[in-house]
Amino acid sequence: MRLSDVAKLAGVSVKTVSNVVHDYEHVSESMRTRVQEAIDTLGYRPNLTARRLVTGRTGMIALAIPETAHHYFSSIADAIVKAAESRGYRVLIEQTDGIAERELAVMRDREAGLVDGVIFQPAQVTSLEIAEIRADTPVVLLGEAAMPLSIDHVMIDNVEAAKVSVEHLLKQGRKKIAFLGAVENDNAGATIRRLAGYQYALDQAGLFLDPQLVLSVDSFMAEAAALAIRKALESGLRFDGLLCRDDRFAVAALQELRRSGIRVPEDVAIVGWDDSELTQFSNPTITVVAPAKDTIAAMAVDMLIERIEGQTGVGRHRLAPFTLETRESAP
Amino acid sequence: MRLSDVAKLAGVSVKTVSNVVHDYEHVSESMRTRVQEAIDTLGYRPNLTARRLVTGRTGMIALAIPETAHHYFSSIADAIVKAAESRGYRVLIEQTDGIAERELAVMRDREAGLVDGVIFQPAQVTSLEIAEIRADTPVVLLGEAAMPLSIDHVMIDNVEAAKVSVEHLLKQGRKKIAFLGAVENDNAGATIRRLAGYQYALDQAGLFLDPQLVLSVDSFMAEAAALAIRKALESGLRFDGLLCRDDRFAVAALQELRRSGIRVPEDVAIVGWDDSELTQFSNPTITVVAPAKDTIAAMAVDMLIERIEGQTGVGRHRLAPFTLETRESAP
DNA sequence: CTGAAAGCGCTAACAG
DNA sequence: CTGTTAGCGCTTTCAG
Repeated sequence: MRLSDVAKLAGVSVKTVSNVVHDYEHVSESMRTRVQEAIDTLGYRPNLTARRLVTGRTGMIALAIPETAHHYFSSIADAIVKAAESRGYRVLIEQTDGIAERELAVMRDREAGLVDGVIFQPAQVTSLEIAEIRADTPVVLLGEAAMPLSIDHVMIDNVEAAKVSVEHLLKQGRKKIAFLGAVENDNAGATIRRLAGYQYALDQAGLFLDPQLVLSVDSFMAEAAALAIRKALESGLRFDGLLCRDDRFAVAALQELRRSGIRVPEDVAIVGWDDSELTQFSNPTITVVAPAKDTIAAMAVDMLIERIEGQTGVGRHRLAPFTLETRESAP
Repeated sequence: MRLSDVAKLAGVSVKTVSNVVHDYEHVSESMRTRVQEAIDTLGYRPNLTARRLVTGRTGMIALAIPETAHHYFSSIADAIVKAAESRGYRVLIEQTDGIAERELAVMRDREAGLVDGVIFQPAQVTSLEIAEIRADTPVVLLGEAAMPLSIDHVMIDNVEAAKVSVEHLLKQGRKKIAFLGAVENDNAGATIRRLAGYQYALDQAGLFLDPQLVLSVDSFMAEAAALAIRKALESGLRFDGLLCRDDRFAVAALQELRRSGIRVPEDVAIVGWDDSELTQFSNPTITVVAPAKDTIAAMAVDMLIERIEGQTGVGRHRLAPFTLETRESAP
């Protein structure tokens, strides 16, 4: 059942039917109702594929995230889907699993005409590689990748957020503040920025950074963070404040500390990062850096659509706001 | 840069290029390399939209879930994306927000040729409505909707799972076991089945079901569950076991009980449902009914693909396994 | 084993 | 205000 079938039934040309379908204004009222009736009786729906082939636009954008089941990313996805929807776009969510090859594959979807543009939270791929492959694909980067000047980018001020977090801990009288989550193989650069803010706040308070207090974690899994905490405790390391690179690390740390009989927040105050659901339902609840997800989503979608619509020029670099959500773990 | 451009550069016809692109076997080796070179130098990528228009297949399936940011659904999405991928399909994730109209809209995507079929976890739409609209759209239902015989369906045995959960609590000597989550406006039917299993286990143990112990919740939000617990406690209701319809309800209940100075599991043992991340990082960790998500995903994708490939006949009704994951809240 | 040609269903000039 | 028509880029008979 095609446009021409409707046209035949209504006794008009395809162009007229098309006009009605597209709410083109210069169509007589009687014509419109007649065509609409034919559409309804036939139950006609325009074929999007055919429309795409001729217009060259799909009305879809791809969102590439490392992990769908991570609450921060699924919240971001939710926000982006809503933002895109309100602007007439749909979102194809792609999970990269943090694998470089799959991250690059997302760009090819654009080349294959599957989507008009890509919003991309890289974990592995360096921005240099993105810049190379990008060619003319509209792309907006999310997160803290070392940004090449050529690509649009949305992030929160990680240095500042880490600084604010550490200052919050210092204000409570914490003296030995550790950083959990110098993730190995993290190309995205978040760790470095957060560490920088951590160090900066310590410096300002006249404290020196003890490298032992910077705990490495060898993956983004909770188990890895728990292991790091356990090893630190076993080695005799003690601290009274803990800034975590990630909420998952925070809940894992909380659990591990508790197993060792260390009380939170009495003995150790914890600050997490992302404001995922986990931190609202943990016991105690966890103070977190909370990126303004809706703002991030809106900025990313807006910039992407501008690029899709032909905007050229150097990459724009936008900062979205964040807040420190104070909860029980560091009141 | 089209197929014909490659053909021109290689000095062959489009058909030959197409053969190479599709790894058609009857192509001479020399021809193949010659064409491949042309493809490489031009950086040619087949246009998926055009391919779709002619083949009529998109290679995509839609997954409609109520809420992307709910850990259970995002885990299911993850599993389905992986299952689909291994079978050569991609997944368009759609969030319905549990709104009936949007649930039905997903079906129209198929009609518009956006996807070849739909995997659908209904929250509002009754299966009757689905059966009506379905027409010839390949659909597989997830979850506990009252299933119309005409549509394929995957679920776990909710009655049995609830029964096993209650039996587990009874084995621990719990006598007054409450059920949290008789959700109002839940068309999906999960509540009814879980309640049935709850009642069945009580009956078998010679206990009678106290209607007061069945706590209503007026939405799927955690706050609603917390409110229900608070009201129950304020009214003087006491219980020593709690089966929750949903993990979110379980963590909310845990938090609320703790606020009232009630200890878990000493005073009240809790069992959650879904095995979402929340229950692994709560304090105490929560015993849950854990549906086998990978199996559910594999079954759903397999059945859907069979339908897409033309399988007809009455709806098939498959049960996926589940386990009771014993954690601290009900050891 | 390779080439020519006819569409897939829709859009958008361009006429009328 | 409405109709005709030429593609969008690819697949796929059907010949050769």
